Amino acid sequence: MKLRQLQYVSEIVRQGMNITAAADRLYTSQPGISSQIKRLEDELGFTIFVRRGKQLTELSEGGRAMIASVERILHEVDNIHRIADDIRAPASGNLVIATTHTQARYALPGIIKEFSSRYPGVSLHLHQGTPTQIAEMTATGEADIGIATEALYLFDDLVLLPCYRWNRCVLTPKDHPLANNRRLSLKAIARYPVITYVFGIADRSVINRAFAEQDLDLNVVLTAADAEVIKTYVRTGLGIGIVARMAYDPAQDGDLAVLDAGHLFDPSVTSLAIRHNAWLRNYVYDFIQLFAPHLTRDVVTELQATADKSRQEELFDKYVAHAELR
Amino acid sequence: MKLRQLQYVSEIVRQGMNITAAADRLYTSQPGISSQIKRLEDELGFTIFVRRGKQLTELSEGGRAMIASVERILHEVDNIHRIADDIRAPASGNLVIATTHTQARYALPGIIKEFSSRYPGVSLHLHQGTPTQIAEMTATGEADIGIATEALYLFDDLVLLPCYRWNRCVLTPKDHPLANNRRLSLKAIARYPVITYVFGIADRSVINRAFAEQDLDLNVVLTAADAEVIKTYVRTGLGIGIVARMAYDPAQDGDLAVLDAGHLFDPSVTSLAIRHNAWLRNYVYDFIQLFAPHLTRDVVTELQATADKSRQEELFDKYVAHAELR
DNA sequence: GGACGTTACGTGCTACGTAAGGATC
DNA sequence: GATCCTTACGTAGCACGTAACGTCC
Repeated sequence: MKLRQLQYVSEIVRQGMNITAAADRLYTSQPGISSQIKRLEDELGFTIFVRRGKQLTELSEGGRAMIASVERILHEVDNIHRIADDIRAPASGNLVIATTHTQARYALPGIIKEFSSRYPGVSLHLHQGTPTQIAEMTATGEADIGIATEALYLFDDLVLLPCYRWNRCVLTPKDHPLANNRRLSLKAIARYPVITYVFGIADRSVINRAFAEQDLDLNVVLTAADAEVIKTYVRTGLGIGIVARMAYDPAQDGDLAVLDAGHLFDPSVTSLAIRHNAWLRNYVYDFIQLFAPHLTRDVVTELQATADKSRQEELFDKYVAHAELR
Repeated sequence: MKLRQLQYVSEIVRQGMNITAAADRLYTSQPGISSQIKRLEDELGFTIFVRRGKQLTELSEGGRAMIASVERILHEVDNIHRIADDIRAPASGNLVIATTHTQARYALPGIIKEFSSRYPGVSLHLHQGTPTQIAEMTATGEADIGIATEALYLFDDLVLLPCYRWNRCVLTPKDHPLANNRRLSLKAIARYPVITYVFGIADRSVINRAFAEQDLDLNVVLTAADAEVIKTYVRTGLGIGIVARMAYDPAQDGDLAVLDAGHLFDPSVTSLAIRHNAWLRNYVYDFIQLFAPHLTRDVVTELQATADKSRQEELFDKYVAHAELR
């Protein structure tokens, strides 16, 4: 058994049982892969792929049994390479961050600027997506870290770190009846059409829960995936916006009235996810601490080393208390 | 990077940084390993071992970082080989069971006889040890399964399966004042010197707890690791024995009086441990079900697939209810 | 001097690429 | 006929064994 062979198996599966595509992707020849698979099957004594004629159609029973092990092996090989890179060139490499528009637009710019000046040799890649996509990208190793307020708990092999707590504000046109309201109430909001986030983004359910608890009907006329879009429609007078407080930018949004809503809704927690068993390069620890100062290297290591999920949750709750409120 | 090279690294560490010993153990030449290590270090770009002169003294920082990944890779390679063996020859191979004297002597004989006749091609190996040693042997993969009533929870990557519940009996010489006691009480036991298990074996603490709860003093004159030794001293008249009920064998122990003590002590649960992420051969599932009929393949798979420790405990508790009382 | 690791070197295996052949849709 | 896998074959590289050579306790 060779690591190459396992890599071939993995890539063939990833390419939907297509050896040619796998060969292209791995910059090698198709017959090379073909013969290596055969060799591996001979060595193990069972066929990994089911063939219809010469075409591979699916994994055999044995193939299905072994594929999880294969993936774990390749993941660990990746870890070892990361360790090597880190020792060889601690200040250069890649950092792939999967995150939502909200984080990328409002929470990350300052951090990324600071990080880039500290690590000019590290190229940063921001992958945007829905929280579910973010969780998946992180779980598969496509991204080094994922940042979102939801859905990260969906994958068993992600470790969650609480970064900061945040709450919402209401945005209205300057001439709106609510614009000069001193202390906003849910009841007041309920009188007007509302524009806010779609479900699955930015912990939208917190908003609904608040209104439901007071038996108020929330009249949502439009939902969008990000605050910029929401603000645009608030400007057209379609309704008032409920967005994350950090999405209000005095410099650009001076034409809108902003009303704090921190007393109306439960704060949400934005978390950072890393893959369980992933070895993190030194600069990743630095990035994390820049983003959430209480997440020191020790804290991250502690959480990541905790196999017990319930203990992980305990620690998460403990460190939420240290998370800044924005 | 080659799997061979990783195997070399692992074996060198296991042999206390001795390349020669590793070469002997792996049936290869010492210079071969030496050069492969060098090659790997060149490829990764860092030294894995710290050398004093030519002697390897310890793992370098990078070596320490990578060794966990190396071990995980080798474990998964092992799993793949197991899968292959199972497909190639489903009814032959090895089954290593780490267990205590009590299990090996009283609980397992019937099971093993049945298993052996069902799988004549599988060679069974019983490794005896203390519960802690059993847990360790199972966690390192030295044993396929571990069976004990204690200590198995000590290792994070062991999954526990509840097998059966059991309780204790009191053994006395036939002419002992207690011999004809109809319904035994703790108070009655407390009047006589007692011989029972040492701590760390057979859930001894249950006995102490029962007496402590009634503010009774237990006069333990001798403790031993197994019931055979305890019975021997009971025969000499040194004291009365408290042993697992299953340790009383009417055929051999007819010279002793046996008094049930199930109403005096909490039942204990004997568990079976398997390694998390270990792929189990088919006959292992059969063995487990022979030993504990409620542990069907589905149940075992369910428990093993549960990464969440607290969920694992919930499931454990659920299946304890199905465990036979002996 | 004994234990241990490195260097040097020859050999046989094998991974991989190219080219051609065959199956399947 | 396009797509995809297998077979055939030559080559370059490398793992491994043997033997000889440092080096540290």
